[in-house]
Amino acid sequence: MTPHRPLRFDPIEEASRNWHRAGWGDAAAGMTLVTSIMRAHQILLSRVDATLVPFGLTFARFEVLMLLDFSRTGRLPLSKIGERLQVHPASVTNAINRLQRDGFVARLEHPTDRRTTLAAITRSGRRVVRNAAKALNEGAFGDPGLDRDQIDTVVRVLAELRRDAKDFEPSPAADAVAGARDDLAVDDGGAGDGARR
Amino acid sequence: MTPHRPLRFDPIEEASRNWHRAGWGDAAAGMTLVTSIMRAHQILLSRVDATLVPFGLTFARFEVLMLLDFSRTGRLPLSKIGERLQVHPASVTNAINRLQRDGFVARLEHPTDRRTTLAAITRSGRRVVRNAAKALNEGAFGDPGLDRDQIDTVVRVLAELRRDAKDFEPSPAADAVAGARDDLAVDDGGAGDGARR
DNA sequence: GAACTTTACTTGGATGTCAAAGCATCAAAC
DNA sequence: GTTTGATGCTTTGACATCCAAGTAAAGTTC
Repeated sequence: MTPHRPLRFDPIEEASRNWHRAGWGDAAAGMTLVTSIMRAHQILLSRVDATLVPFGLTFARFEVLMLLDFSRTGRLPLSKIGERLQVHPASVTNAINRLQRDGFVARLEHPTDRRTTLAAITRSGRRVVRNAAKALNEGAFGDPGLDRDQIDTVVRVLAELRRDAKDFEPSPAADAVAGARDDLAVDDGGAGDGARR
Repeated sequence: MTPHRPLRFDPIEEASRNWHRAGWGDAAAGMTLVTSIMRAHQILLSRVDATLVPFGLTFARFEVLMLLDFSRTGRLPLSKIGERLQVHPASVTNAINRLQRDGFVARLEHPTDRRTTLAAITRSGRRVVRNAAKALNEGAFGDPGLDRDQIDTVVRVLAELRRDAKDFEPSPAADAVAGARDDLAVDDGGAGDGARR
């Protein structure tokens, strides 16, 4: 993130005062929430990306590799990656292109569905993502600048925001089925470099 | 945002379980915080940008216009805009270029410092940003999908995150001086269209 | 006053986001 | 079996982010 000297006042608090002065008090809380999330995102993304530079990764690509590393077979259809990471298909294509360029992922054809492209993590992809994860765990993830209670509080409230946005079904029963079914989409291994058989 | 059907489970909770299984429990809370903020950012930005489409604005440009609209003289140096919005100088240049292209902002020379470019909001800039603000107040800001207590809680914790990132000085005394001094950088008006004199 | 340092901004490039459109393929309906 | 609808992915383009480098101008130091 751009090195910067602290401002003498909280710019978001100042914006909130301006919102009230403009007569928009009812929406001031929502405006403050939105701009706070925007700034928090920027701070955290900057820290994460800085940590990943030595591994030749960005957070977007790191997430894709983590998902593949955690999957049962080390490979997933691109559509499944987009669904799980909740990004646009074009973003998945972009990330996979770059990971393929760097040798961390290989594209495979689906054995029975010719619409589908499979992304398969390679040996060097596994190596780099595990090393990157360790670096993140020691840095941005291990010490995000808030204590455990604060983290749990924000995570709980944001889970409600995500539920409200229809990210996932609220049923705890649905949770119990989690992860046990999703990468069944990749159930018969094709020959591919780095694919675990 | 890309229309999407809810997943049957919370992908971030699933990621947290994976993190624990990998033996990285100590960092799981931080990882969950980071990915929750990332997703919340995406949800909120998508709502805000969708609201702004009819005004020909994005959130980045909207923020610049709001800052100018709230400033005392309707004009600010680009460096001040970057400082207050906490974005990179190149991002400010980009936003001002687009706002100038659309006639919402004019670039003015600084009367005494030739390094400095002033951005001055135009009449149509004021009109569009106020209409856009109303639309946001009725939509994304007025009903962000959380109740007031939840919003206040998240905002308070994220303020601490921003303070920890040196966004602003923690002193309440500094706050008292807020806003009364910053756009003093633009203290002698130059003739410019839309400039309030 | 000259030399050096800092500041302001722009440009070019890399990155990642999503919308829109298109093509190929598979699924469903008849 | 044919037609229609849905799905998967890619490509293109618009947008915004920041890094790095460069130029011009102001400030500081000697």
